[in-house]
Amino acid sequence: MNLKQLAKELNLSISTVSKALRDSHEISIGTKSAVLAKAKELNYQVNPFASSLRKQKSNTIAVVIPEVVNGFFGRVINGVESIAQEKGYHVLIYLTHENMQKEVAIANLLQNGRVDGIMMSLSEQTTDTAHLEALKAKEIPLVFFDRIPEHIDSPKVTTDDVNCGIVATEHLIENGCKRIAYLSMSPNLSISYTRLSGYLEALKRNKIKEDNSLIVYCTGDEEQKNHSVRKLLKRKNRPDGIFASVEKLAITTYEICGELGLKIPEDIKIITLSNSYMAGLLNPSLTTIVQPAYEIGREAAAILFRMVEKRRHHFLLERTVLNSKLVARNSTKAKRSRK
Amino acid sequence: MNLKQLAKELNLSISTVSKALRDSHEISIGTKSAVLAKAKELNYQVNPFASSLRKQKSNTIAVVIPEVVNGFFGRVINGVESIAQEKGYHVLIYLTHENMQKEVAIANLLQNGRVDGIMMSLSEQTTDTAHLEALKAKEIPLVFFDRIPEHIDSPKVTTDDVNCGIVATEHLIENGCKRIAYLSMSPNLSISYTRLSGYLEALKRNKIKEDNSLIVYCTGDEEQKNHSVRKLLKRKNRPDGIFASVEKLAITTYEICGELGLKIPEDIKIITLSNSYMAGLLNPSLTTIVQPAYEIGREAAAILFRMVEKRRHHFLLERTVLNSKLVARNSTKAKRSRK
DNA sequence: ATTATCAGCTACATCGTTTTCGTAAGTTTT
DNA sequence: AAAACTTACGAAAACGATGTAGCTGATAAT
Repeated sequence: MNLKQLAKELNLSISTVSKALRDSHEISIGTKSAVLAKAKELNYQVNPFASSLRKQKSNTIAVVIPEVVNGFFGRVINGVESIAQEKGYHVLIYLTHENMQKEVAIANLLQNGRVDGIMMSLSEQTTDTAHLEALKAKEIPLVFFDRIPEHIDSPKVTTDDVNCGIVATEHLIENGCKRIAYLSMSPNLSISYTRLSGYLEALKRNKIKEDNSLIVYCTGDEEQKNHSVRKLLKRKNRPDGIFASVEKLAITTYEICGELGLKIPEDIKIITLSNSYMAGLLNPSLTTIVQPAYEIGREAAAILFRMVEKRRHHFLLERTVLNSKLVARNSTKAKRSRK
Repeated sequence: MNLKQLAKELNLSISTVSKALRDSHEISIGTKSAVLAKAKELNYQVNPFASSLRKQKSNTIAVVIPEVVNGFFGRVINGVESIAQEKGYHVLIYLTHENMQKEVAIANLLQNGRVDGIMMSLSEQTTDTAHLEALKAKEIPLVFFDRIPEHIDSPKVTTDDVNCGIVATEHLIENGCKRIAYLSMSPNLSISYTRLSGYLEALKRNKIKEDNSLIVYCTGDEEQKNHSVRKLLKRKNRPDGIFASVEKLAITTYEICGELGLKIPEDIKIITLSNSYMAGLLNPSLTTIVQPAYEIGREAAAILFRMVEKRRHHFLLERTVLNSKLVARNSTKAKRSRK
């Protein structure tokens, strides 16, 4: 069922039917309602490719993320999808699996106009950003969130990551930690170094000397992560507090502590960024800093749609920072100060 | 950059360039390599809408699921995406949020040829399936997974749900449970009633009388779930074992047990279907039946692509059942039998 | 030498919409 | 009553790629 057939049924021209369907002022009320009725009767739906081809508009956005089995990104997708559905947009998902090659391949794929805009959170491996510059050069609206490239002029939506680092570290300090380790993913990831700077700031404020051996980057596969954390926890001068910048590293730490017979929080306290609804049920319950994931998704999508619809790019410097929330639980509980 | 411009640059006709790019035998090797070189130089990419319009093929599939903040569906998406990426397909995501109205709206959206095929897992509320029949009537390849409509002739990929029910229930029985409750979502969901039938079968095999008051459907919002579970656990004749058909209900049970001061596994044992990598770290660690989520995604996608590419629908009766795996942990540990 | 065959290329119709530009009536202005 | 507008519609040209059918010159077959 297409316009041609619809037009024939109605004894009208294709253009008249097309205009009637999009409520043009050129068409009389009577004709419009006749067309609408017939279109409904015959279940006419516009062909999205013909329409997109003609209008040079896809009504689709892409969400490019490292992975999806993850409370944070899942919630972000929820946020994005909620706005997309409101606005009648479609959402394409691309996963980089933390692999820069894939990210580049995806970025190249998206240069051909398939989408009106892109939301992206960088892979762990991403160092070079030529593929992102290329997208910008093609004038494709682009919004980064969470893991952002600092030096690209595009809107960015993040959590208050520096503050996360400060709050997490001070929470550990308040609960008696003296030797606090910082665990994170690749150091070139924005979330890694911003949270690190918060961590360092908190140490400075509390007159604790920073110790580079307590800053551990766990890149690579699962086994390497385990190895790095195990090595840290087996040191004779082992830390008494761990600030894990991502949930997975906190879980690894829990597992290694179990393996080594270390008691949380007695021997070592742990705090992490996490969006899991199970954090409170862990053994012991896990103190977390919760990111406003859904809101990040909504906000980033909202900005993207503004760019798409206004066809203006003076959002370049827009930088949205949403606040996280500390949820204190047993994994950081001080020994004595039981109130 | 389009074919026309490319052709002009090369002093060739549009059709020649088009054919050269798709490696047609009609074009000489020399011309082909010249075209390829120029196309690369000018970074030519085919316009997906023009191509889709002409070929009546979108190279896109849709994944329609209830939610995405969920280990199971996240992993499914991983599986789907892995095959889609291999085959050069794009993946559109649609969330129903367990809402039938949304599911219907999405199904209607997808009738216009935007996608070459659809993978779907039903919403909790879905009772009527006219919207699904409509998709079938339009001859759009359709594969259901996990939460399937029993009476629609489309390929279906699921876990061995009946067996899950049997294994879960017998595991509880083996660990000493006498009064086992079954917690699930809406009764019209396939995963609810198949797992139920496994539960009932296990009871029968073990000569335990079934008790309808121990079968609890937790539909609706979070508060209602809490209420239903709380009511169950406050009964004087409270169950000593819980088989939760989905992870969320096990979490709710943990929370309510905490609230009521019930000890797991001493007072009550719990087993659930779950794909969380945190199950082992809960307090107590949670016995789970793990679904092969990634494989379900891959398998369902593989079937879908076969349908799309062969343009044949004699897969109608295809029914793939993948096996789950029991991971016994402390939440179901018997009192004495410590081996 | 004449026809058949073939490689290699081009012209053109097509996919289904959108939109610009006409145009024929009817309506208002002077 | 002629000129100037409106109103309501239609013809046709895009949008960009694909594929059929046709054309040309050259080689092979008779």
